[in-house]
Amino acid sequence: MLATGTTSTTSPSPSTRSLSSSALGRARTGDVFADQLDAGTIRTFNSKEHIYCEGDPATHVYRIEAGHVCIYRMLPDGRRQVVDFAYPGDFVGLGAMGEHAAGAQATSRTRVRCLPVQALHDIIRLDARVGLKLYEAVSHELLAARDLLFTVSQRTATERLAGFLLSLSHRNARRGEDAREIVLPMTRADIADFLGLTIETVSRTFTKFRVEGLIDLEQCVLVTIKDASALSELIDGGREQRALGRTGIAA
Amino acid sequence: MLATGTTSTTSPSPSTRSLSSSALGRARTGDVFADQLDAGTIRTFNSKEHIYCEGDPATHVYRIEAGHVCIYRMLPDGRRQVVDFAYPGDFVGLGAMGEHAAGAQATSRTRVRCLPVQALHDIIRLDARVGLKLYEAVSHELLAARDLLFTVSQRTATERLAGFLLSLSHRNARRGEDAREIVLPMTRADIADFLGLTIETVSRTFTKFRVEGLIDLEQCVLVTIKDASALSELIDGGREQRALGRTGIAA
DNA sequence: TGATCGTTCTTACACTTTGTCACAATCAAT
DNA sequence: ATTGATTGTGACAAAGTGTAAGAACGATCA
Repeated sequence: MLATGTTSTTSPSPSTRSLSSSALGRARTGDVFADQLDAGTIRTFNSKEHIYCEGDPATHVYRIEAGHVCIYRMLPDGRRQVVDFAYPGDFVGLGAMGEHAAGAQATSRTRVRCLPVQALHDIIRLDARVGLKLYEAVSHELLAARDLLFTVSQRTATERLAGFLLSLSHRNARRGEDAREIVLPMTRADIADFLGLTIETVSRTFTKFRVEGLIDLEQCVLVTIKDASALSELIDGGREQRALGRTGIAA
Repeated sequence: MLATGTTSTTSPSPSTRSLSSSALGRARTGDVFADQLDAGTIRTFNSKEHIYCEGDPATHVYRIEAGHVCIYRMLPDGRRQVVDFAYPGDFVGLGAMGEHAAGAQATSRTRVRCLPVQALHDIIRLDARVGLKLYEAVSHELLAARDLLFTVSQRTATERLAGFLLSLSHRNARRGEDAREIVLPMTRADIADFLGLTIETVSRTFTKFRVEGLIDLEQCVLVTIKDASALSELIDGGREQRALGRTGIAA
């Protein structure tokens, strides 16, 4: 196998892993960059300000020190696809070759550390392992992107939102925070464009979960998970074993 | 910027680029592996046979010598997401860390060359540039995965199929073949699971294109593009400038 | 060569999910 | 308090789905 250190991230399950981590240029790279990071300059962005836009030359890689960032792409007619939400500690801007294929916008007041890509280049020249790490980091993002693809393409609105909430819950747990109390640092529109739904459907589904006693909702922004197992059963357990044709493999 | 050689692949346009290339572990890596490739063994698969399955240990990287391969993931209930179609010259199996997160199935009789991952490892140790190349290759796949995500998540059935056909047309052109005559080496089910549709919708949309004079269809497998510009206008030109709210950025 | 079987593809119809539109409610900031 | 943005909810429309039936195609075998 290719991995050296960052191997299989003991993801909860194929289904809940779906929405956990990802991002166009965003990854946990371990401590490879740790030494270099102090060299970078710090910049601060207000909510809705852009760290970079789609099409901008990819001059830097950024590590989020505080706040939250939304990575997205747009069509000229207004359709938008949020590709990832990045949290403190995450890198954004990785994987961009030449120019950014997606924009990065702060969803709350955000502080980032900027590392020139040229510096990355130099490090790789000196240490081949960094190139491998980089490869692994982007591979990880690729995995996450395909998870999201699967979710958006194959799952229902209910399944998508349940998976989204659980992935945020797992993220909390991973960071040593409360897995039941989820603060949503993004708007309904961001969630909708991430999951490939409309804000109305997101809103309705939130309400449905609340009515069914699966979650509590306070001020749109604070979600309390009351029945995690019911939520996770919603993800893939809802539908039973479909006709097994198509590929010819067992099931 | 990070890229060294494989920089921006002069993709036709953001919209048509959407479905062009991608794949979980599939990439054009230039000639980096060229020298090593002769070392690998050759294996042949019949249509529907698996090169590897989801969950298999990722022991090798494969280069397709002849035939076609479909990269996909499945849910236990039968839902399937085709992540990419790989053609001769493409690599499959890249980016898998530890075990394959997707399966690879031949859609026609296929000959592949197998390269042990360990060998890759060794090469990287010797030459840091290979690590960088690998990074770029996977970055490229990440880009493609996000293109597909966008397509599946935001576009209509008509747009998806039009984009799919055009991307195959461009692939032909890139390979010096006829851009108008497209042979589909995959089934309707494969296309459906790739685009996030049902086979019925794929079929209906093909018919619609035929009735509207955009394509000719012969034996389900041979598509002749009669009006490429009309097809490309279908992709993003269909809907006009939506309300520009949401992100607060200009357009 | 022709008949049969199985697979894949096409088409039609009823149905369901989600999107669209309109408006009320809430919240934050001026 | 007023404005503007965000969120929630309902009625309606539309796109796409699922089912089912039939047609086309290819493979096998006589």
